[in-house]
Amino acid sequence: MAKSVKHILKQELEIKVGGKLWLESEGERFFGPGPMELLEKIEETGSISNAARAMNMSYKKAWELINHLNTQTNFPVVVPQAGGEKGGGSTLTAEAIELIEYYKALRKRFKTFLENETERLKI
Amino acid sequence: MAKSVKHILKQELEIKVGGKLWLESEGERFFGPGPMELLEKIEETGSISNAARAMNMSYKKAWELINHLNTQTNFPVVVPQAGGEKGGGSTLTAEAIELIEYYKALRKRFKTFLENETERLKI
DNA sequence: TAGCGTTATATTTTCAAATATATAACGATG
DNA sequence: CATCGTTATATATTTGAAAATATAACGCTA
Repeated sequence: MAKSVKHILKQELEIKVGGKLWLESEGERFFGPGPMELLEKIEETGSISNAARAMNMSYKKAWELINHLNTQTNFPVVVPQAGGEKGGGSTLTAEAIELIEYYKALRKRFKTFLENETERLKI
Repeated sequence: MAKSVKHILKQELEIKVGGKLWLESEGERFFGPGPMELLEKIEETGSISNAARAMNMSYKKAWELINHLNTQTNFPVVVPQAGGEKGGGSTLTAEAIELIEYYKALRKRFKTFLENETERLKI
């Protein structure tokens, strides 16, 4: 029989099992909620700087996340253009879109896991 | 068919799905890897201060973790004694032991989840 | 070719989280 | 009843991550 903690935790508190997921390589995280949101915002706004602004992240950090991410993939997932119409911008490759889709699916499975575990707290 | 990212990520890099789990109440985390290790160390060493030292954590932080944890449970999971033999110490209640057992089981299920997801990366 | 907002990069500054330090009360023990 | 190493708490200090700032190069456009 599985261990239960129902009688230990205060039932009136709405206690949940929470968590966080990421992709890591040699122990270093390179993709998670932050980069995920960043990719989406780049797609929406057309540039790394706009995306960073939109999510209250410094440009430097955003650039580093993207740069790191690009080193983990066979081809860059974000293609930068310095200069040009409107000063330039960045676009997502098809691979970035696939990565987003993958992460959404992964997140959904994780959500189910967390919900199951939260349910189990009440048993 | 599920989204695959095998062709996107560099295969030579040993990429894994990593993660972290915790218990939260009203959005605030009160139990995770840190408190878990702390409880185990308190059991081993007999006091909060020894436990903190053993895991290179400041006493203040250790005390706060334990204090916060005690507010989420029907009964304190750690019982402190200031003064007495050897200056005092802290002992775990049966509930703390059960919480440790629960977390170990949860962690095991999560490990399986992560391993499955890591396997899926190669498909 | 001047202007624009971007990418790319280095340097400085800020700030929150953590540690470090200090102090009082505790209670068994010799 | 002095000693000991705790718990409990407040305050000061450190420090490391993040943001802020600065600057150059880029390339389209007017």
